[in-house]
Amino acid sequence: MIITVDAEDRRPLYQQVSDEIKALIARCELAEGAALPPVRQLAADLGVNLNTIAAAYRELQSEGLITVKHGSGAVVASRTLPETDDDELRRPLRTALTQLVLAGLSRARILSLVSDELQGLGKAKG
Amino acid sequence: MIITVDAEDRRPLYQQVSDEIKALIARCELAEGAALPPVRQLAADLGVNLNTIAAAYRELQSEGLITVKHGSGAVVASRTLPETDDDELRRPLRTALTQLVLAGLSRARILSLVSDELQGLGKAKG
Amino acid sequence: MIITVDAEDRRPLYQQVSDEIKALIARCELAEGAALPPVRQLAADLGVNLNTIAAAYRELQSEGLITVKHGSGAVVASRTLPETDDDELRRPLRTALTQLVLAGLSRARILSLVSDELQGLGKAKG
Amino acid sequence: MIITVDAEDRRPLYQQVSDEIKALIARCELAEGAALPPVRQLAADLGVNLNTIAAAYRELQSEGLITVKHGSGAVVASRTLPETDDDELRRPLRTALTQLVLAGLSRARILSLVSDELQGLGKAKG
DNA sequence: GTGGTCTAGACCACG
DNA sequence: GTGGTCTAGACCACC
Repeated sequence: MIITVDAEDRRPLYQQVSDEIKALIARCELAEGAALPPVRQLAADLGVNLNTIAAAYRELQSEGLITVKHGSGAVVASRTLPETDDDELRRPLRTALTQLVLAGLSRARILSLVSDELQGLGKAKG
Repeated sequence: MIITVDAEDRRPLYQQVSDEIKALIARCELAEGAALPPVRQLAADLGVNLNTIAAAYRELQSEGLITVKHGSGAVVASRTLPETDDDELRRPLRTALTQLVLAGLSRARILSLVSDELQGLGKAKG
Repeated sequence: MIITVDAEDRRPLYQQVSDEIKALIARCELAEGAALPPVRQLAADLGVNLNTIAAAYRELQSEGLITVKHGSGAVVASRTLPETDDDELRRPLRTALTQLVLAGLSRARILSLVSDELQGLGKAKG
Repeated sequence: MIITVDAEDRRPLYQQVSDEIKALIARCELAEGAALPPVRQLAADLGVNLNTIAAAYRELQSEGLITVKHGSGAVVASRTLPETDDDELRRPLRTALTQLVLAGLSRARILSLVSDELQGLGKAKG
C-alpha cells in the first residue's frame, strides 16, 4: 500500500493521507474488510506525527468509510460515502475543471484527462 | 455578477470568493479588461469584512489573473497562461473524481456531470 | 525625450515618471536649465491622469531637482540631490543586489550589470 | 537574527521585514532548512502586529523562498530559482544607481559601495 | 472615489 | 505550541 505526503502540497498533511486512502478504497486496492496499517506504523513510514495519521483516520471514520476498534486497528467498512448534497459533490469538480480551463487546456484534453483518471477507479458501474 | 459565500464551506471565505471569480473568468462572464467590483462594495454585498475581499483580490493578483491599480480598481488581466505543473493540475481532479466514485455515482453519471460543468466554460477550444 | 509607464510595474505611476526623469537628468539627456514637458502634454502622451504627472513633478521639486514656475513650466534646477543619509542611499542598492543574488547571478555577472548600467549615467566623475 | 523596522522608511512594514529576511537568506545567515522565528515572537520583538509579520511570511512563501507548515513554523526553502525577467532585475538596480549618481557620488565610490554590499552575500559564485 | 496597510483581539486548524 | 482566518475600524496612498 503506497501512500506519500508532500510538504509542498497546499492541503494539510492529515487530509493528504485521508485523500490517498479514499483513492485506494475507490480503486479497490483496499477492499471492504481490509485492514489499514496501524497508526504508529503509518506515521513512522511517512515520517509524520502520530496525531496527523490519527486525524486522517478520524475523518475517514466520521465519513463511514472505515471503522476503528480499540485493540484491533482500522478496517475498511464501506465503499459508499453517506448521501451528500449534490452541490457539495459538484463544487470540487467545478474548482478542478476551472483550474484546467484557466491553464488553457482544450475541452478535448480535459475530457481525456478525466477518462484517464477514471481508469482504474474500480467498480464504478456504467 | 453573482457571487455567494457559504459559512458551511470548509474553504476560507477569501478563497471561496477567489474561486468563484476564477470560475467567472473561466466562463468568460468576466472578460479580459472587465472591471471587478470595488473591494468595499463586494464586501458589503457579501456581508463580510473588507479585508477578506482584499485577500481574495491579492491572491488573484499574485496568480496573474487580475491587475489591481491603486486608485482605479481591479480588472481582469490579459491572459498570459501561467505554466503549471501537470501534476498540480491532475491532483485536484483526481480528488474530486474519487469523491464522486465513492459517492456511488456511475461512470456515465460522472462524465455527464463533467460535461455539464464544462458547458459554458468559455474559450476552451476543441 | 522618451518616457514610458508600465501598468504591471509595482511602483505607483507617479513614481515611475519621477524615476525616469531622474534617470534622464543623471544621464544628461536633460541638462540643467532644460525645460520639462508641460504637465498636460506629458499626461496626454502617457495616457495617464493629469494629477499623476503633477505628483511626479512635485516630488522632483521637493528634492530640488527641478523648479516649477506658474506660467512658465518646469525646468531642471540641479544635478545634485540634497544630502542624504548614507543608509538611505545604500538601502535600495542593497535591495537590488539582494534580488540579483537570490536570482542566482554570479558576482561577476552582477558587477558587469552594474558597469553596464553606469555606462551613460553622465558626468559621474571617476 | 537581527531584523529591524523603521517607521520613516517609505516601504510598508511587512515589506521591510520581508526584504530583510531576503537579505539574510542571500547572505546565508539563514541557510536552507533553517527555521524562521515564530510569527508571534518576531511580532513581539519588533513591536508590530502579528498580522504584519504574517503578511511578510506570506509574501516570502508566495515567492518560494520559504515553506510554511501549519503547526510547525516556517523554514527556508530549498532553493529552486524562480526565473525572473531580466528587465525585472535591472530596473531596481538602475533606479538605485541613478539615485547614487544624482547624490553626486563618483563612479569609483559607487563601485566601492557595490563591492561592499556584495561582501558576504553568500554563494554568489565568481 | 479607488485599493493598501496596520492594529487589536478573537477564534480555528494543524502537528 | 505553531500559523491561518476573520472582524472592526483607523489611516494612508493613489488617481
